[in-house]
Amino acid sequence: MRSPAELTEMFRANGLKVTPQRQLIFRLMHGNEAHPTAEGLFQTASDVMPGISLRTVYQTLADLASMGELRSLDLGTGATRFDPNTDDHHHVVCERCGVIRDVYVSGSDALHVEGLDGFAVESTSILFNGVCPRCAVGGSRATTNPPTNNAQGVMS
Amino acid sequence: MRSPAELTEMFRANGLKVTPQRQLIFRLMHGNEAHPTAEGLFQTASDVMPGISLRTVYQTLADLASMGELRSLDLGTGATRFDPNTDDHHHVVCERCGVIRDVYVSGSDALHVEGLDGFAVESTSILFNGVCPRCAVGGSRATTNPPTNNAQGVMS
DNA sequence: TGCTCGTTCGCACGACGTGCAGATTGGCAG
DNA sequence: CTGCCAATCTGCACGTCGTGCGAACGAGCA
Ligand SMILES: [Mn+2]
Ligand SMILES: [Mn+2]
Ligand SMILES: [Zn+2]
Ligand SMILES: [Zn+2]
Repeated sequence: MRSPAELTEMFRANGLKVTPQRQLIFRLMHGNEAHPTAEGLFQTASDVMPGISLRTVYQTLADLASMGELRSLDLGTGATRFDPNTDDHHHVVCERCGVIRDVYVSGSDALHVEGLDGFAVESTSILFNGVCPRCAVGGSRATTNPPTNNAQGVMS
Repeated sequence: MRSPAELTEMFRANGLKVTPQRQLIFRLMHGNEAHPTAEGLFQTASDVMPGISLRTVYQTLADLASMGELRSLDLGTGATRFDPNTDDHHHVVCERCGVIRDVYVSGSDALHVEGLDGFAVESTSILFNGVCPRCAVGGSRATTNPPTNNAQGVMS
């Protein structure tokens, strides 16, 4: 995703308005590696701009996604995740705390695939599931780590 | 997933009741390669057993899944899919009509992965997205194939 | 300073599942 | 064969996630 400044230019150049709500979301998503949900981003945005609508957050994220500025991901964690990282990459999800990390896979085209018959494959997504380092400490057994569920962190 | 007869034995052996509803679902899912949704299966089941509850279909599918008799899949198509094929395999989804096919991938462990840092990976799922042979005919452009949406076929 | 149409907001609604509790019934003891 | 009782089924309410809609608002320009 481009910088807030670049997005501002681009929006105005395309006859789109640059509202405070949009600017805020530009800032909150830029460089954000937390893969937040719309709801999570809304919480964070509300701290800075009380009164902002969840509907607007959904709307703006959808706009940015359709512009190719960010990718919306379904990682099977319930809600859609938004990712400003548009490079070709995949993800690993911690099944304990839900934290998501970027994973770069190379040579994926060299694997033996059977059953794609006549399908014209347009995209391939690889999803890793496991336990993150922080959740693995102490060899926790029954007492799973506090599912902090705040996997929407938003930089500074 | 085991055969209806085997499941019947197994259920009774475990003190679980073998009801007509369960038997029907055993039959409808056995060998079913359509990866149906609960709703889809419910439609089919209703033809044979009018009055069966959607709640019961959900319940029974969840039971079978927790027994390891079938896998529940989130393929990003909206509703959860149920798969009696418990072999290690992956899927390809047609983005036009929604049809799902099994895909067997080998050598997936030989690919270069970066970013898994301390994660203890427990499972990996690969999802292919593309256009199926049937939807590709005629080089259809704007007029996408009728999204028949009936991707819950149920054998005979 | 005003106008105007793109945006924002709030709320209703739709899809997908799950929790609950009363009505049923499978499977076994008698 | 009959009765019992826990397991099951069913209908409905509720919860989450996201979208449609229309009235109110305001960014950007003359
Ligand atoms: Mn990412
Ligand atoms: Mn399958
Ligand atoms: Zn974790
Ligand atoms: Zn197709």
